Amino acid sequence: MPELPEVETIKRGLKKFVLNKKIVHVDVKERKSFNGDEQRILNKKIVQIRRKGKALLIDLDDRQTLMIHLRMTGQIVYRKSEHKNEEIDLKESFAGGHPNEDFLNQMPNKHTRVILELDEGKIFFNDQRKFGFMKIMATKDVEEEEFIRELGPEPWEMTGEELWEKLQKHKKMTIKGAILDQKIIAGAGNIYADEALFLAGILPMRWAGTIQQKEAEKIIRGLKKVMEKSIELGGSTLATYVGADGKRGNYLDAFANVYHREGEKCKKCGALIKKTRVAGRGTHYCPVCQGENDWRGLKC
DNA sequence: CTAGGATCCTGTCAGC
DNA sequence: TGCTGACAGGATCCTA
Repeated sequence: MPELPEVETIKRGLKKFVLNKKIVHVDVKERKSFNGDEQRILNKKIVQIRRKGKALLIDLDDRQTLMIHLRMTGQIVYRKSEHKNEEIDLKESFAGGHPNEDFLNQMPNKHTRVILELDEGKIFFNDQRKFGFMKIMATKDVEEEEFIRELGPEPWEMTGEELWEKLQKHKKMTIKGAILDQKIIAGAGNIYADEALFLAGILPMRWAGTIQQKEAEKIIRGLKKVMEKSIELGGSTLATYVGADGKRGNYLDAFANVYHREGEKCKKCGALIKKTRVAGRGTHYCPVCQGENDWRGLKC
């Protein structure tokens, strides 16, 4: 589930804890989750942590890089020491990615796929559905890696005109499907696609070919705005996991206008938020703000 | 080439 | 309570 802001938040969080730490032991509990020979990263030092789209890149000395993609349910948990069912100290631990109780639970657990033991603390790669992975490669080969090589620009690196031009090559795709396509534009997933389209006032099921240049510009602006806000708020991390009201995993409520709000009132116009299926994904929108009536009946 | 659906996997939740 | 099917913050593979 993690999208660009969550991966960015993990990057920042991990940097605080593990930069210049050495990997002293690797425990691969699920082969599927680790691509490569783990011996190659043994006794290597973490010298840099980067992000490209939703991919996290941990650079080691010896010119090797550990790439991590969290896909749907991946999460990263760092613990400086074993904790004992007491209040978790944010100075001693960090967690980000797929938000669930595992942020607080004992590590490792049944979702733990890989453990990187450092000379100080441990990194746990947890992934309920096993879609995510870690992968070792030479740092110089990162740009050649297939997912990275095909990755489109992030919203900050792209103008509305550039997006519009790309959409002309995928006119029969829904605009939501196009935003979700990492080759067209990098970083958005199901939540931020819905939220950006709401901010842009554009119906998710419209064909990409019907999007005007000005609308493409609005989509870029919407993506930047919602992602920046999420990063500012701390993404889905341990620090934001327990809300002020004590409820869990509700940091989304701080910025979500439509996502997971079906049947609730639009914050702008009061109409009821609708949910449907677009590009094979649950899709939320405001029928009024996003102009459902303007497009109803048209093939859009 | 494009675009859509099935698929990888585990868990949860609504509805019967 | 127990079962069943739908669905899930992703991306690739297969098909037409």
